[in-house]
Amino acid sequence: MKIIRVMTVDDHEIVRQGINSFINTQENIRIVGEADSSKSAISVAKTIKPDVILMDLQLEHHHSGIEATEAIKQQIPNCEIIILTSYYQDDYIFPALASGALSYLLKDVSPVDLVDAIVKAANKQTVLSPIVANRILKEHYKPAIDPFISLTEREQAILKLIAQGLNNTEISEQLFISIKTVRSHVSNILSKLQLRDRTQAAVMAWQQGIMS
Amino acid sequence: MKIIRVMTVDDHEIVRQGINSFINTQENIRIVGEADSSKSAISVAKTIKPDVILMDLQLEHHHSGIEATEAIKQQIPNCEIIILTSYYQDDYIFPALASGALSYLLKDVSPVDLVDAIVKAANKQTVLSPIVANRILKEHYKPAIDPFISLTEREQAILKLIAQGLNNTEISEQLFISIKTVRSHVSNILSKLQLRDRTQAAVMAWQQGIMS
DNA sequence: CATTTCATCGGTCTAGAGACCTAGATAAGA
DNA sequence: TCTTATCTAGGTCTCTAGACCGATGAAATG
Repeated sequence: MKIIRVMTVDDHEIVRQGINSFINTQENIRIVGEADSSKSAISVAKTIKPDVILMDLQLEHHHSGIEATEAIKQQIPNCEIIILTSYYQDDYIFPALASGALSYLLKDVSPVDLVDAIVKAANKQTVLSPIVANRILKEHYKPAIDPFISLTEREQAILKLIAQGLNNTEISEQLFISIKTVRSHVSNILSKLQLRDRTQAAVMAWQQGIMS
Repeated sequence: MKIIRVMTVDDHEIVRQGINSFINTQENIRIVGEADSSKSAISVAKTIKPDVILMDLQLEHHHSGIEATEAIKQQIPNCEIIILTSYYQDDYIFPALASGALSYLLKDVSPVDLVDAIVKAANKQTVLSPIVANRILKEHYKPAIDPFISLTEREQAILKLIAQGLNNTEISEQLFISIKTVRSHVSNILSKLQLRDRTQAAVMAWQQGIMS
């Protein structure tokens, strides 16, 4: 079994110590590097090229862990990064994952789960803390509610077609109704949602997650 | 500790047996119901109101597990549903989660992980098999590339404004250029991307994940 | 120096979009 | 039964969008 080379990034030494001391009891995982800042994380990573990095987001009093993640993933694509932090706000989760992190764990994970996540990371498999998974699902499956429900079924159907880029003629053909009827519905939709034109309607539909 | 009441839905009795036999060795989990079809799943669930349902997608030779999930979540919102299936194609994952399932596990999960998922489900926490989590992340963080790069910087900037719902006048004010210039850029964008109108451009931008 | 690309701006013309008003058919509900 | 909501459809009018034409200056590139 190949040994997984891990690096920890956290600005509190005590935290790194805690993680390291536990990880090192594992036979197949070894801590090969540490860093306490964004800058040092990037340079150390470039030197030792670890398989997996445990990265805190909060470094030096601002969340520069994201910048570090982005830089490292760009320069060492094979190195997988696990975010290990205490924050589970959307503001942290989504930028972190967008910056290239593979997994996102909260610091209340059990040591067993942490080891599990490291092993999975070495195999390019994502692990998310339950609360994080929840947030992501909610983000991608926002309930089709809010402004949307004020629309009738027909209007909702037409809005979806607008949000696919169809013009009035195509919508009328798709639904087997006259163009004039489509125009009436579109006008009502825009009026109800307080939007100016079909482009804004399409944008709203995508922003609200109504479209896939 | 409260006992978690679980129901299994699978059209193969042998599978249900396997799950049940293991689950029942757990002290805090009890199997309180079974079903082998979409219809029976809904009616049984309404009767016994389990805390958690383990739901296979493939029932009666088509994936009606999704319909069952949708119906059950609508009628018994407090009941959490874990998809437990062998399929990990996007066609299965996304409709299943959209239908209201809390978690999505592949049938290769270890018994330990399954129990863990059930306990977490009882606490409304999502658990995803690593491969499923990967798919979802990829889906939401599609690289913003392809057609976009063929556009000049200015055109990209204008496309983003279009995709925010701005009209030509607003774009011209935002960028301190004349409306005629905006029109030229818009025409070029539509021509390059082979689109008909600004609405289709906005749709493309959102579909490609260019917009946040 | 010549060429090309890009950003800027103008004019004209047509088709579509959207506002506003009216109105019939149907179905659900008080 | 009366009322209301919804879907359907038409008419008119105005304005925006977009196509197509040309043109200039700047900057990069050969």
